[in-house]
Amino acid sequence: MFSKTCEYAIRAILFIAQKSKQGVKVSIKDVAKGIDSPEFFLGKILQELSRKGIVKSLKGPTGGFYLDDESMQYSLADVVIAIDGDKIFNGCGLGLKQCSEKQPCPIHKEFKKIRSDIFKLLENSKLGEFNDLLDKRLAVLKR
Amino acid sequence: MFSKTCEYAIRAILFIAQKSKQGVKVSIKDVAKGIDSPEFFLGKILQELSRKGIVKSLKGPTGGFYLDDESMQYSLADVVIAIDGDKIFNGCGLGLKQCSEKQPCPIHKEFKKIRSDIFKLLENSKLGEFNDLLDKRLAVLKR
DNA sequence: TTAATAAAAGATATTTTTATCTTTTATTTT
DNA sequence: AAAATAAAAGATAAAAATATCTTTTATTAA
Ligand code: FES
Ligand code: FES
Repeated sequence: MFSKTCEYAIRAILFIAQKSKQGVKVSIKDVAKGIDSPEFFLGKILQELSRKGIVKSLKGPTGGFYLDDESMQYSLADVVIAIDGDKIFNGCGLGLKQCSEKQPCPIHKEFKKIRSDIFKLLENSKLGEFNDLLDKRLAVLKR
Repeated sequence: MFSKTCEYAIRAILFIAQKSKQGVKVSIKDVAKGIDSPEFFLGKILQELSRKGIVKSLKGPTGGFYLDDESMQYSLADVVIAIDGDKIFNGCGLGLKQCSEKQPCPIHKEFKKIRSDIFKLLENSKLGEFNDLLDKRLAVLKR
């Protein structure tokens, strides 16, 4: 579904969101441990998300990654688009160069519905809204 | 969503299904042209589908690939599983080692629904059922 | 103002996916 | 039987994704 990069990105940002709510910034190393991802690779991913303004960062001691109230309002769809692009939301399920109503692939109609469901799910999931779930350990970011 | 390999596989098998219904076997080259895929790469894919019994093949002049009535009953889900495995149907959307009800990832509930919708769509699509659509050019396999 | 910390940036390496080319085997037609 | 055809099999190559390591820059604390 998503690239590995994107999976790490989502888990990382939810981890950072949770910590930010508690008012603490986290280092790459902390996040990597928190979501069980390769540290240096994650560094690159967070760098990219930072460039795109989805996550905030500060260098130096007491520095790290965090989300401000504004960033908290981004959705998972924003993260996915930042990393994997919008292919999953607009692309043809059978790999035709572009999805088209006029010349649809055989599964166009059904696939369109699914794409749209995925988009809705992600678009309606704001980064901040999983904090409680995670705090209560009703959901996890690693295992 | 699917790997490129899998996209080619699905388009190829629907192409072969259509031709088979008309009673003709098709060569790799014909299929490659029919779905606009790299010929040699497609060869490998059909080889694999043939090994797994989803498509039939015969060597030599008048040979080629075809689907018999039995193969026509396979579903798109069978093709996807043969090529990409069942990760898309069972795997965790955020890349946790395995999906779990007990220790779900934050989007588990919604993602499970989507996975299931995808499975239903593919499982309910038998290879033979697109022939008419393709004959009438209400759907295409290349563009 | 120096040392320590942590992200940013850049370079390199590994693995997987995608693609291509060559040789062999099976089958058919002449 | 020989020539032609087409898939199977095997080898190799190119590109993309994933992962790691090193150097630089910004910031803080001592
Ligand atoms: S054309 Fe394939 S999904 Fe729209
Ligand atoms: S645990 Fe992630 S989808 Fe089930």
